[in-house]
Amino acid sequence: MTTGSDPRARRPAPDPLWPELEPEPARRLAIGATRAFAERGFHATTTRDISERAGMSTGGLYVYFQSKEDLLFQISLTGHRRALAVVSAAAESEHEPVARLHSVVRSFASWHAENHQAALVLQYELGALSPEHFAEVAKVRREIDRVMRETIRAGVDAGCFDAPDLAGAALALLSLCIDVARWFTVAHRRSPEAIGELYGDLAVRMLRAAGGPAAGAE
Amino acid sequence: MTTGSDPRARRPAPDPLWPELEPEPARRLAIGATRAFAERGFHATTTRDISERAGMSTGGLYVYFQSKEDLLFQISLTGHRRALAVVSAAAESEHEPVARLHSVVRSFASWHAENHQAALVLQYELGALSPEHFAEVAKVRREIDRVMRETIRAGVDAGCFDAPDLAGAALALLSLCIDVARWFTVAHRRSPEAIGELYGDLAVRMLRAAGGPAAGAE
DNA sequence: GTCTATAACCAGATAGAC
DNA sequence: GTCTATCTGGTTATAGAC
Repeated sequence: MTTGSDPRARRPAPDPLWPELEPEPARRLAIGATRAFAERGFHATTTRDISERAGMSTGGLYVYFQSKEDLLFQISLTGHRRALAVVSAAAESEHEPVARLHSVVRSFASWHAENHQAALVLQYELGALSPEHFAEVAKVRREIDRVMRETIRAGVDAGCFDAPDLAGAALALLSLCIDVARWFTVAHRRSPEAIGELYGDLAVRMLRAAGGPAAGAE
Repeated sequence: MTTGSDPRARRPAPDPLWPELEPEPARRLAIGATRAFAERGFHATTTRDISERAGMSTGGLYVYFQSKEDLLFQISLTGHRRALAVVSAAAESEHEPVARLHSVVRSFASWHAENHQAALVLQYELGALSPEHFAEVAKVRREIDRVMRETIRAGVDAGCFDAPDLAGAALALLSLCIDVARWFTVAHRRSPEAIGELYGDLAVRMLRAAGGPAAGAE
């Protein structure tokens, strides 16, 4: 559970991200760097390690990226935009508030499981970004927050959710999904989809109004 | 929220841990190292930085600790034992299952807010421990898991909780509390106690049986 | 574009004076 | 016990051959 999983035991994700990143050596570097950062952390990862995973020497890295930090920034920005696209699509795919919340939480949680290596880098290496790069990434993060808050607000307005502290509920739900990246490993017995369903159910239970239209409907 | 807080902006915790650690210079080193590890991460922290915070030179550190990793281990083990003591006391303080769950979640969440710097080190630097030291710490973590699972099981047996996936619910609740350490800063507008109350309420809502004795009682 | 070699620097840890 | 000085090894990044 939160315990048994030794972070040092993480294995490479089966499905690497960034199919669109060009040219091809830059993509290999981004994939290798994501895995290395996820396994060892940004500061403990050497440029040699990244280059070797991409099948080139240290010097080659600097043809495609300005620095190790720049490589982290490209990974972080691309990943955050992907995460935003996933929750936005989930929010727009459903109109009924309970179904919409379920969809948003399910998507965000399963995305963090499916892409746990990239997510680990996005969520836990923010402090390694330069102030300018952090500011860029923070813009995308605020958009994600906004989607979650508006999803909850729609349910409250419709009377199916009861959330005395709306911002607190949004914070808790985002936090719950984000932390999946910390404890999930490919060895985990639940599939990313199953985690999404579990978390979507828990989110609806957490917010449903006691006497409202959705009570007990789950 | 999960966004606005720049990890680089963390300030020292007002109430440092380990009042019992002896001798006094070792305690100063542990306090300084905890703050440094929380602010910059283990690998990005230098022994010079730690020593300066404790008001001594680099060489002095090695009088009290075998290595930088040993210092991390002492911090991690002590902190994990404290966290276990907190949840155990919370579980034993209440007998009624709903109140017990509320108490356990409230205590664990507010502990992670109150001691957010130490908690950040405990939860996110496990990968920097040696395999032997990690194994030692993992024992304590398994005990914390056990307390949470038994707390939920008591409510399910009594009929006031509805948890189709008991292990999943325990995982989610522990995860929720642990992630407080990631987003909480001393600048956060909610107090650690308020976060504990919010999370305790959310946990009860998440698990209460639809038609059971505790439904709508919150 | 990719390699090898190296520059310039900084880390953790130790030795020995006081 | 604490300090200063230093050793050894590893770091990011660059220069120049091919």
